[in-house]
Amino acid sequence: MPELPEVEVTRQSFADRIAGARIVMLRMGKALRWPLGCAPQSLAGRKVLGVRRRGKYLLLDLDQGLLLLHLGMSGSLRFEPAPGAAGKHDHMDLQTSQGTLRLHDPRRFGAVVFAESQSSPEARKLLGKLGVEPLEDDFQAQDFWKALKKRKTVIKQVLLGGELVVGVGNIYASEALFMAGIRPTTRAERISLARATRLHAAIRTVLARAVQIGGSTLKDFSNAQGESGYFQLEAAVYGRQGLPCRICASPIRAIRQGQRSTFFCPVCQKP
DNA sequence: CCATATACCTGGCAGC
DNA sequence: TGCTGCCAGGTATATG
Repeated sequence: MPELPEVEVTRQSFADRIAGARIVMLRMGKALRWPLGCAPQSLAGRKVLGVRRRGKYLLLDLDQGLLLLHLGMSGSLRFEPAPGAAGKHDHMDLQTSQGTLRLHDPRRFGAVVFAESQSSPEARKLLGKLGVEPLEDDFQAQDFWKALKKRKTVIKQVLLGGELVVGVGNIYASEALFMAGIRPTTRAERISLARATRLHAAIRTVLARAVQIGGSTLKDFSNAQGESGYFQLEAAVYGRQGLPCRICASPIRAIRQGQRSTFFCPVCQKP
């Protein structure tokens, strides 16, 4: 479900409320993508220090170790003082002294993994190859361009790969490329410094705006308080196949890249 | 090493 | 109504 904005909005919606809480118990339901990596009851009594985000992962820092959470394609979190009975797709309840963090994930591509530290093998396996954070200062246009020059793959795939820059998923990849005027099928190595600079800015703008209005591009997204910002941000191209481009009115095209849908304007976006 | 395909899993929807 | 096939926000892993 979630790309960087949705994960970040989720984080912001419960980080302050869970910080300082003591874990009462952890209940795991049906298997998620990976096993937890420790006995759930072993976490009882530990303290939640805070919640950080790395790419699309949420990191719950504990006084000893940390929990890595990923929402996969269909996951969402809720944090409530007194949640009702767990439903069919509620696969984790982290009950704490300040409320229960519940993972709802129908497709179960999500994950909850315990790691002793951020540099432990379990953590490095998941976080080790992640690229730079797009909204941080160390995401620089010049570096981005240099890295693009080393990639022969088409630019859309490079963005989705997350080894160069994290957080851009299937929707925001199409949106950012539209904003930058770059055809998704363009090979990364052929993108000029000027265009890479535009793409760099587009990625930041698209993601930052989505965070600002509450991660609302997605149809069924809601934050950990259950608030949704339904479609406040309208997609320029994603899901708009055949509809007129908002800039030039040409029909938006849909293609498949790496088994995923890509949308673009054939006129506004140059190869 | 690089680029691409596959696998994981469930639900919603279009079409018949 | 019920069935079938396709599609969906991600990404580690296998394969060429």
